Amino acid sequence: MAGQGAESQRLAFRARFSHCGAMTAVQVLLPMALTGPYDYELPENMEAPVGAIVRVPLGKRQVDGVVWGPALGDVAPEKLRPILSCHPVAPLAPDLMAFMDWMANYVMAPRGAVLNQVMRVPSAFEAPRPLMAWRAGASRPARMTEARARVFAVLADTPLVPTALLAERAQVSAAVITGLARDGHILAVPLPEETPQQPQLHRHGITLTEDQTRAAQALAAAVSQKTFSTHLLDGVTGAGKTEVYFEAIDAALMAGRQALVLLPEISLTNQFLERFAARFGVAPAVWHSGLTMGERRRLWRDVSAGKISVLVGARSALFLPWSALGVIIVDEEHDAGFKQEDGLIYNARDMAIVRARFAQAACILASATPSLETAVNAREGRYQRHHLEARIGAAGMPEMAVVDMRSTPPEKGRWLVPQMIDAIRDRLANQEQALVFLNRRGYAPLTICRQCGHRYACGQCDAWMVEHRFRRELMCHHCGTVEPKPEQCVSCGAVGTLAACGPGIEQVTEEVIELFPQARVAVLSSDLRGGAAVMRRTLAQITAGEVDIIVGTQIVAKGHHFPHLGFVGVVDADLGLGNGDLRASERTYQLLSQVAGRAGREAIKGAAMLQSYMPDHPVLQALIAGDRDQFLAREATAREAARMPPFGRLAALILSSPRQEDVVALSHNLARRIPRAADIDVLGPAPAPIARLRNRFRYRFLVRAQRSAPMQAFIRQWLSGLKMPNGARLSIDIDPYNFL
DNA sequence: AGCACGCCGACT
DNA sequence: GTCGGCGTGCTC
Repeated sequence: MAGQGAESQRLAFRARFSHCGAMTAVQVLLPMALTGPYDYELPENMEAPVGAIVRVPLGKRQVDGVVWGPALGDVAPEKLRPILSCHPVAPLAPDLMAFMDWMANYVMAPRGAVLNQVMRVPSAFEAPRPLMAWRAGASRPARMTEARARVFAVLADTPLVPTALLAERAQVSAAVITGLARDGHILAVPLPEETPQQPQLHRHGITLTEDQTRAAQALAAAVSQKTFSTHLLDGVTGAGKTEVYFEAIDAALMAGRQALVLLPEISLTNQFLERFAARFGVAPAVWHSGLTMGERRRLWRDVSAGKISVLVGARSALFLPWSALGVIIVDEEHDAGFKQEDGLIYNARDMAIVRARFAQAACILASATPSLETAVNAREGRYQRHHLEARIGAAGMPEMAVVDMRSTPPEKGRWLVPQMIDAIRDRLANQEQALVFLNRRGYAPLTICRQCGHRYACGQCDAWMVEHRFRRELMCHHCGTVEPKPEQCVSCGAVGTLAACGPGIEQVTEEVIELFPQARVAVLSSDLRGGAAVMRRTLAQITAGEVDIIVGTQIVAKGHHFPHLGFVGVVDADLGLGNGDLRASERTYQLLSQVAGRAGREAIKGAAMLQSYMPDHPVLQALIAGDRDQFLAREATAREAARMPPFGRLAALILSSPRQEDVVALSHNLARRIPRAADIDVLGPAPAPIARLRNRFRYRFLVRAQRSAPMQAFIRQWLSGLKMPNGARLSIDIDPYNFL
C-alpha cells in the first residue's frame, strides 16, 4: 500500500520532467560562475526532485549541484551524462531557490555564483558520520594491565564514551583503546545524535517599558501572521531595541518557525550572546567565517533539518537552507558592513528583505541611526515604523559640544585641544572613564621626507603608505602591503628626515599617555596585535573599570557597552566629511552619533566633545542639536534634487586591467555604445576613486536610473556582445555603497 | 572554478 | 631536442 503510493508519487514526479525516449533529463545548477545550468540524465532508479543536491560528472571531476527543474533541452540528449548520486539531505526549499534566481538577476551575477554562497559548506551533503563511542564487550583480555583495567572502570561507570574522552578519563593513550578494540574486548557503537538545546519561550528577565511593549507587541503580531512584512525598529542607543526584537524572536519560536539575526560584525558579539542567553536560557547558534569546517557542516545540516531555531550570523547566514524562517532581524541596519564588496557584490540588508519576502517572513531593520533609504521607506509607508522614545534607566543622551579648532588649536604637533584635555581630566577625577576616538588606524596617514618632500605611496595602489610605528612598518590600508619603515629616505638618502603627517590612533595614544601619565590607557583598534583574544581581554578590563582612558578607532562604535564611560572625545569630527562621497554626511552622522552614544549609560550623565575645523557644518550642528530626523529630512531633500538614492537607483561598473591602455580603450568602447533610455543616464567613464588597486588600473561608470526604470535590463543590453581585452575585468555593483 | 590544450623561452 | 610558463576555452 505504502509502496504503491510511493510508486505513483514517483511516476507523477517523473512525469513533470521532460523525457527523451526512455531517458529522463533534468537541469542541474552548479555552484560556480558558469553561464547557466547544465542538463543531466536522471537514471531510471534514482529519485532526485527539484532542489535535490546531486553529484554530477563535470569534465573529469565530480561536483555537487542542485536539480533546478526539467531539462532545458539545449544540448543534444546523447551528450548528457548521468547524475552519479543524490545526497541524503532535504532538497533546497522552493523559496530559497526562488530567492537565488531573483538575487542573481538583481545583482547581475551568474546563478551559479549565488548558489555557491549556499553550497560553500564542503561535504555537508554526504550522510553524516555518526560520532562513535566505546562500550565494554563481553570478553576480557587475558592480560589485564593497569591501563586496561582503568578503561573498563571508566566504561563500567559511563557506558558510552567517545575515544578522546575515554583516553582522558582512563589516563591512557589511544594505543590502549585501539588494542582492546582490535581484540573485541570493547566495541564501537554510534552515539545518538544530540539535538541542539532549544530556547525557552516566555522567559522574561526584565520588564519592558510602555514604548517597548507597544513595539514588541506589534512586531510579535506581524511575525505570528506568517506573511511578509518589513519593519523599522528605531530608537537611540540604550533604548532597548534588542529586548524588543527578542519578543519578535519569541513569537517566531511560538509559531514553530526559525529566527535569524544578522549583525554587521560578528566578532564582537559576546555581550549580545549573554543577553540572549539571559532571555532564552541558551546561547543562539552563531554563524561566521571563523567557524571550523565541522562546525559549519553541523550548523548547515541542523538549520536545514529545522533543529536550529535561532541563529546569529554575519551576512552569509542569509544563504543557509532555512526550512521555516519566521523572522530576519538586521541589527545596525545602516552599517556599511552589510555590503559585500568582493566576489559576489550585494547588500545583505536588502537581500534579507527579499529573503524574508520569499519565505513569507517578517524582516525587522533595527538602528539608532537608520540609513536614509530605510528612513525614506518608513516615511513613505513601505516599512512599518516602531519608534522607541528614550533611553532606559539613567541620564538620557549625552550632552554634545563642538570645539572650534581654528580659535582654540592644539599645541604644535599635538592633536587634543585644551578643552578636551580639561574635560578628560575632570572625568578621571570623578572616577569615570573617557574615550578618545579617532577613526584612523596606524600612527600617521602619510609619511613624507622633510629633506626632499618624497611621499611614501603604495607601489600597487593609489594610496599613501600609513606608518605603524609600533611595528616599525609602512602599510597600505587598501591592499595590505607592508614594508619596513626605512632608516633613510628611499628617494634622497637623507637619514632621520621622515616625518609623520596627520594623526593616527597610535600617535594620539602617545599624546594621551604623555598628558595623563598616571592614567591606565587601553587601545582598541582592529589591527591590534594579538587579535580577538587581546581584544576580548581589553574589553573585559574596560568593563571591570580597570581602565581610565580608552583610545579607539571605529570598532568602539559597535555594539559595546562601557558602563563606566562618561566622556567621548572625537579627535577629528571632520574626517570623512567633504570627501565627495554620496553618503559622507549620513555616515559621519551615524558614526559620531553612535560613538557619542557610548557615553553615559548607567548612573553617569554622559558628554561628548567634537573637535572640528568646520563647526558650522550641518552634520555637526545636527549632532549637537540631537535632531536626527531634521538631518535626515534635509539629506533626503538634497538626494531627491540630485535624483540620487533612494530617489533614484545607481549601479557602478568598474573596469580594471593590469594595463592602463586596455582599461582606457575598453571604457571608450563602452562609452560609445551606451544605449539610449529616457529614464536612465550614464556618468563617466572616469578614473575610479582609487584609480589603481592591487596593481590594476580602474575606471568607473555610474548608471543612474529612476526608481521604476529597468536598470539591470539596460545594463545587460549595454554589455551584450562586449569583447573584453585580455586580463581586463568588469564588475557590476548594483546599489553601490562606497564611492571611495 | 578547475582542468586541458596550446604555443613560445631555458634546461638535461 | 624536451620541460613548463600561463593565456584561452570548455565543462551538460
